[in-house]
Amino acid sequence: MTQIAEVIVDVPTMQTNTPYSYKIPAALSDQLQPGMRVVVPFGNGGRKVQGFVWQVKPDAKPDPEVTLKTIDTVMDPTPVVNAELMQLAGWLARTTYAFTITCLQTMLPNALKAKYQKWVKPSPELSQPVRQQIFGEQSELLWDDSLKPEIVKQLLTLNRQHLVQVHYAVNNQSHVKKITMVKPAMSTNELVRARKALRSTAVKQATLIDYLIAHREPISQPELEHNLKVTSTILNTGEANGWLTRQAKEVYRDPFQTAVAQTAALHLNADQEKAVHAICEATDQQHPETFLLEGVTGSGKTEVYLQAMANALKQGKQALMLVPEISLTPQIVGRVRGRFGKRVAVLHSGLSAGERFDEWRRIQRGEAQVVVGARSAVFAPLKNLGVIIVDEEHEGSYKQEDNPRYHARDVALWRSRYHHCPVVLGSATPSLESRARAQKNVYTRLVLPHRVNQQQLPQVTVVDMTEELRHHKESNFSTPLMTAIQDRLQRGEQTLLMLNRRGYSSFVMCRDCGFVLQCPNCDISLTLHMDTKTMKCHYCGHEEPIPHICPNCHSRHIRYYGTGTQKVEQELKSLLPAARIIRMDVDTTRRKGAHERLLRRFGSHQADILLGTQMIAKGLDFPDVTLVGVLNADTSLGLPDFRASERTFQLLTQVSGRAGRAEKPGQVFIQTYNPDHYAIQLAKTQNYEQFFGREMQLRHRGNYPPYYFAVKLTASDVDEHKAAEAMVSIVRKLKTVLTPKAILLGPTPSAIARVNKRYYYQLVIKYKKEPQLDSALFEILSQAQKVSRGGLQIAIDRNPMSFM
DNA sequence: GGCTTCCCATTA
DNA sequence: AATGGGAAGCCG
Repeated sequence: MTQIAEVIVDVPTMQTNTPYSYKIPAALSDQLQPGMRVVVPFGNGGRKVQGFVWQVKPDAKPDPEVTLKTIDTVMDPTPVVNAELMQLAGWLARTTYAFTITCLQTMLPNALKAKYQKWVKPSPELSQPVRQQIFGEQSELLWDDSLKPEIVKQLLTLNRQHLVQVHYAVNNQSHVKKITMVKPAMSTNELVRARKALRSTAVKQATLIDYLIAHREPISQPELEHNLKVTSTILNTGEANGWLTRQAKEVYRDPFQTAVAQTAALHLNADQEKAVHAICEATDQQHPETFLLEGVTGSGKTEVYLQAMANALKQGKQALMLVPEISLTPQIVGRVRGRFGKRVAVLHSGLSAGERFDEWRRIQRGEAQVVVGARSAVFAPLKNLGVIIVDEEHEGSYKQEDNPRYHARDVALWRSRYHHCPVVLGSATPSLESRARAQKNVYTRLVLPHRVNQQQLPQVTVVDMTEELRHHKESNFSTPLMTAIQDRLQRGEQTLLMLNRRGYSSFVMCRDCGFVLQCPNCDISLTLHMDTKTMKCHYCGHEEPIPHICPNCHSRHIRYYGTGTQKVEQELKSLLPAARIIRMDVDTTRRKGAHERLLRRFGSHQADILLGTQMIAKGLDFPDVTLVGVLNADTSLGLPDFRASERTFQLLTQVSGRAGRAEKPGQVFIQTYNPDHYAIQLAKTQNYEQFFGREMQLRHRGNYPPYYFAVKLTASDVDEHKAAEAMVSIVRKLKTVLTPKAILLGPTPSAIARVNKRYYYQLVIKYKKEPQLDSALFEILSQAQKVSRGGLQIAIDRNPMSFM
């Protein structure tokens, strides 16, 4: 009886976005399971691709019309995607308009992605001179991009004449790290005898035998060599003489450099107690309830998470905790490890591919019960979840910006339904979407209104920069802020300065003609980078020297505008020469571990001022920081996006919470050109409730989320006309299926109309209920592939984070 | 006619 | 994504 496997192949196109049937070779018939990776032949040539077994049909009636190909090899002894994640991949593909294969690959560590190679071999009929010319002494040749075009041309011809053969290799990238373990292979008596037989000059051999006599347990080879100060030659001799045996042992690459001291559960206040109780109840009752945990900064949300997770573990279940990438600091990970020790696995972008793969395997094998990680950790292969935590649930980084455009919060909710376990969405400033659902009792609202230890909220001052400008010439620092910084320096306390960098950076402009240096590939100004002394494009990476003469009018009056962290640092240094400053931005934190190093330096009081971008706003807890300054509150406010106010309010509230966490009271200065804006005024008093009410009104009036759903469609092409044309025909098609209630914004050129020499046009559809929209969007996607593949790309983003 | 080049459907 | 087949284009 033939068995058939349905396979999702690693060819990310609309046309191949369906399972393909293959015969299962008899040798594999019993072991092949859904979720295993396989190598299958695909297409006319002998091309081999990786695929995922989607389904195994034990009793399929073979269709005489089609002759099925046979699976080549299996890459895994056990499935790498379990039943839950297979189902989740299907759901993801449907809801994000992504290919199933893309979804599967997103859920797995990169180490499991296939690497393809193409090889050519000479046939026996190939003439000797040609063979010599192409292959030299090699028996085969790797056919990749490094091959010269004329050789490629020659090989294509030879291939047609069957004078060379092409074959394909699908390589598994996943590499399991192994170390060599050494252990004695003889009894103590035998070793003693061997020791006596040695010549007196064989000092090293003697130390080795002495060690083996004294220690029966295995030891790693490098450790042994180091301890005994012997080289591997001596161990080779030892093995040859039968004193010892060596064995490879699988080890995990450990991403934790330091051990963490064990901590015990803290005492809870009444509000925390209530929250923990509610969550534990849901875990114990297997109730997939969603909690919105609203707690001001410093109200002890993390302790609530930890105790809810501890309860899940006590029930024999597992816990998953998501944290935004930017706040996934050693501080946070340390707190979780302090409570759960070796049961914790972490998944974030700071890990090497190998470390990530190993942490993933520990989770998959059930060796880790607690997972802490950023967005993609939501796919951690935990089999029996008891609770899922989404910390700082309002954070935009939970939404992936490319395919599959999923929101980790939505995936968390899906998994909660699958595992019948609660989800805790935690935030001081919840997203309007979540807060609105809590209002409608879709989510259960839990509130922590008090800071632990009766800490006072910091005193916040809004500084009107238009007023400041009138008094003295252009500076990044107002008089009140500068006075406050000097005061801290005198008292030996620390200051946090945040530069709001969203949509804002330093550029070069000619004072005579107003010329601004632009990227030749993208419609965006180039940013000045003092460290490399170049102008860089943040979108495509284009780089060129800083101009000294205006390319437009040849004036010499070309100079820097705007404010980058480097420029602020320079000004700060000239104003306060004695201050010790640490600057934290993309440039100073690019190297692995640099982020932690800078924070540790600041934490141990080796600096007075920490100057940085958004990344300093999250989750930092330094007791000596009593002053927080926001240099430019409004740059995020000015963006043409419906979430601009929400983002600004969240950011200001967040960063204000960094001041005065210990017994010393904190002070915050917010510098702005819009002192009366509600987002700034309400952040000043940390009044989330009022902000929510006000912003909801505006969203209601403007028909924005959460009152309306939204889908953003983007068409891009190297040819501007083609992109625009595609958009027009898409709109025409959509209008035939949409109800009159749907609202279309656009099509318009995107905020940055050109990136990497491609032109972007976008369309936003706002709607409440459109039964035909989904199928229409899928049709648009498949049509875009059929009609013109000449560069036209269509992207669909459901529930986009912004309309820009 | 014999060759290359480009387009395009097909992939189980 | 990558392949081979087929149509179209080019030369003597």
